Parts: sequence; structure tokens; C-alpha cells
Amino acid sequence: MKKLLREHFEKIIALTDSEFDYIYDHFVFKKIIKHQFLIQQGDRVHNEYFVVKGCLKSYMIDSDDKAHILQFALPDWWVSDYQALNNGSPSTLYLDSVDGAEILSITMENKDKLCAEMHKVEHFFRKKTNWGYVALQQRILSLLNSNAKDRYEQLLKQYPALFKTVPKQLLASYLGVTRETLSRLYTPAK
Amino acid sequence: MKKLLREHFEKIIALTDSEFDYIYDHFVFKKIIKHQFLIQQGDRVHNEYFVVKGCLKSYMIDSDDKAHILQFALPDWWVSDYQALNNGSPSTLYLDSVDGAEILSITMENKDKLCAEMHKVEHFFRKKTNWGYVALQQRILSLLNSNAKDRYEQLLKQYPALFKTVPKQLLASYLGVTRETLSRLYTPAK
DNA sequence: CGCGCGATTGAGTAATTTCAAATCTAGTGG
DNA sequence: CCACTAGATTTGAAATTACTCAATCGCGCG
Repeated sequence: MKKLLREHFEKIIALTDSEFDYIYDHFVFKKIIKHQFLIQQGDRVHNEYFVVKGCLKSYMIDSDDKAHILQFALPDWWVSDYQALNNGSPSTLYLDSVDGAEILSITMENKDKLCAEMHKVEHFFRKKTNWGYVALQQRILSLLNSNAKDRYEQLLKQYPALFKTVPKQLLASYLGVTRETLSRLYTPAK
Repeated sequence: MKKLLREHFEKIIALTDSEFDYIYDHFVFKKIIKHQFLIQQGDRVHNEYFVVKGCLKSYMIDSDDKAHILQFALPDWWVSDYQALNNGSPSTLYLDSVDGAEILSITMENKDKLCAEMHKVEHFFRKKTNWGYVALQQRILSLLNSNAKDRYEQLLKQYPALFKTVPKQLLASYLGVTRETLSRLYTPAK
């Protein structure tokens, strides 16, 4: 998993062995099993997670006990409750794995420390967040513009890996429709 | 407007007069009138915009000629087509003002240059984008979780300034409903 | 074999959209 | 000061879409 993280950084910045080792020492490796929470609503959040293997999901539970999935995180993706992380407020989200996962965890303090010590690490995270920002904008546009069927097709085209791992009812919750509606989409049969 | 920009930076990083002057020299001031485009679909995008006065809107036009508003930008906000800006692809968005505006414009090259030259400027933009990322996540959750009425109330509570400036049909387009539906929301009268 | 989970189907209900028309409002020129 | 206009908002009624709730189906695993 060290290799995966290094390649991830080196897509944006170049690192010597010792630089990367230094960075890597700020992470903690962790395996989690299905249904094990990394974050629960109400928690204080101190960590950000880099997915090495498996698939995580972050979601909220609304007042009707329905889940709404904010994000799936496949290998190579970062995930946390950034709202809670940034301003120290209690989390409004849950974060767990779809089916077991391996992750590298870094505390906010360590991330800020690395960014302060190494300009290029700060550059890396700026670029990274920038891309994440664009991805979220795309998702908002697809929620505003497309119907559920188109959103579903876009999603599968963009992340075919999700199709293999993730039950359709979770995809429905990500797309903003009920599982029944999603089920009816691809059997128009009229 | 120099003051506004400086205060904006100094919420996150401290700057000497000469440092700020240097930064400021990389911006270009511009007034735009109603219906004047900063970006049109198909354009190559080279600039990011900081709003000094007025209100901008970025939006897409779908295949049925309906507009979907991605973002309103009030004073103190940054806006562009970040997707087009980041990967040099033609813009899919339009960016113009709701009713005339004053802006400070910076090219991507100059922004990257400032970030490379001054670590703290890079830090500033990392933090800034981070908050933007959180705001977008909140918007996605409200699209998934809340009905149009609640979204409308949240929006007005969070940005009362929009209520004054922006026609309701644009707010409807931002919220993801038709103007008729929005109109009916606050006259339940049943 | 039977359990449990996910997926599907059906029927009735609720919410939103569409299209058309009416109303309101602010600004303009006479 | 008034009439006129363009843009924005509201209203009505029908059509569409998605939701809810309940029941059924399918399949892998112990």
C-alpha cells in the first residue's frame, strides 16, 4: 500500500525516497471489517482517510431514518467528514465500508504539519482538493440536469468498479432516488 | 476593492504591505454590465474571478434550453469554470452577472505563479478550496435530503443577500425546481 | 432445506412538471 | 401623472414522475 500512496502523490509532485518515507510515517495503516464505523454521527473527527483497498461510503441519516450517501470512496480516494474536521464540530455523517477495506489514516494535525513543512505537499493537496471540487460540481449539475436514469448511466460509466461491489440500493441512495425507482429504470417495459 | 481582497486573504494568512501589493499586481479589475458574459459555453477559460461587488451566476444550459445554476457568487467569493480551467477543455458553463458587477480577475498562470513563489498563498488557496468543497458537499446533501421548501429556507437563511438581488426564477433554477413550483411553496393555502 | 438479503413488481398516493393564461411591478417616454 | 411595456410572478388544470407500502421473487450460504 506504500506503493499506491507514493504513486498517488507522484502523479502531482516528485518525491525522493526519504521525502516519501517521511510523509509515510505520518500515516497509520488500518484494516476495517464490514459495518465497522470510522466515523459516527456526533463524533469528533480528527482523521482523513486514504483508501487502499475496498470501498467506503459516507452518508447521513435523515429524520425519517433514510440514508443519503454523500460519497463512495474507492482505492486512491480520500474521505472524511470535512465539515467536522475543519471546524471541530461534531460529525453529521457516518463513514463505514461497504464490504471491508484497508485504509491509511492521517490526522488533521499531521496533514497540516506536512503541508507547513513541505511546500510541495501543500501544493499536492491544493491540486487534489481542486479536482475534488470539480467532481462535486459535476455531481450537482447532474442532480439538477439529469433524470435518475441518466445519472445512473453516467455513474456506471465513470466508476464501473462500483457496479461490482456496491448493492443497487446504495447506488439509489447516492443518486437520490428510492431503490424501487432505480429498479424500474432499466425495465421500462411499457 | 483592494481593501476587500486584502481582508479576504488576511482571514487566513498574514501579509506585509509589500507582499500584498505584489499579489494585487497579478489581478485585473473589471466592471461588467448586466448580461455581459465572462465565460460562454465553448470558451477556453484562463481566468478565475473574485467578486468585489454585485452577484455573478454560473450555469449550464441543457438540451431542452433550460438553465441550471451551479453557483451564485456574491462579494468575497471566487468563481470560474474550474473544470475547463483545470484541464484546458472548452467550457460547458456560462458565467455572467445577475445585475452588473465589479470583479478582480486573475489568470491561472498568475495564480499558480503566486502559489509557487509564496508558500502561504498556496496555503491560503488550499484552505479556501477546502471550505468550498465542504459547501458543495452540504449542497449535495440538501439536494438528496431536503424537499424544495426546506432547501429554499436554508438558502435564504444562509445567504439573505440573494433574496434582495436575485429574481426568484433564478433561485428556483439553483434549487432544482421550476419557478412555478417555487412560487407555490410559500402559499400552501390548502 | 430454509434463512436473510437484495431486487423486483403492483397499486394507490403524493409531489412536480408542463403549458397556458392571468396578474403584478418597476421603469420609460409622452 | 398616466399609459405602456418587459420581465417576473402567480394561478389553474392536466399529465407525468416518483414515492410509499406491501408482497413476491431470486439466490447464495450455513
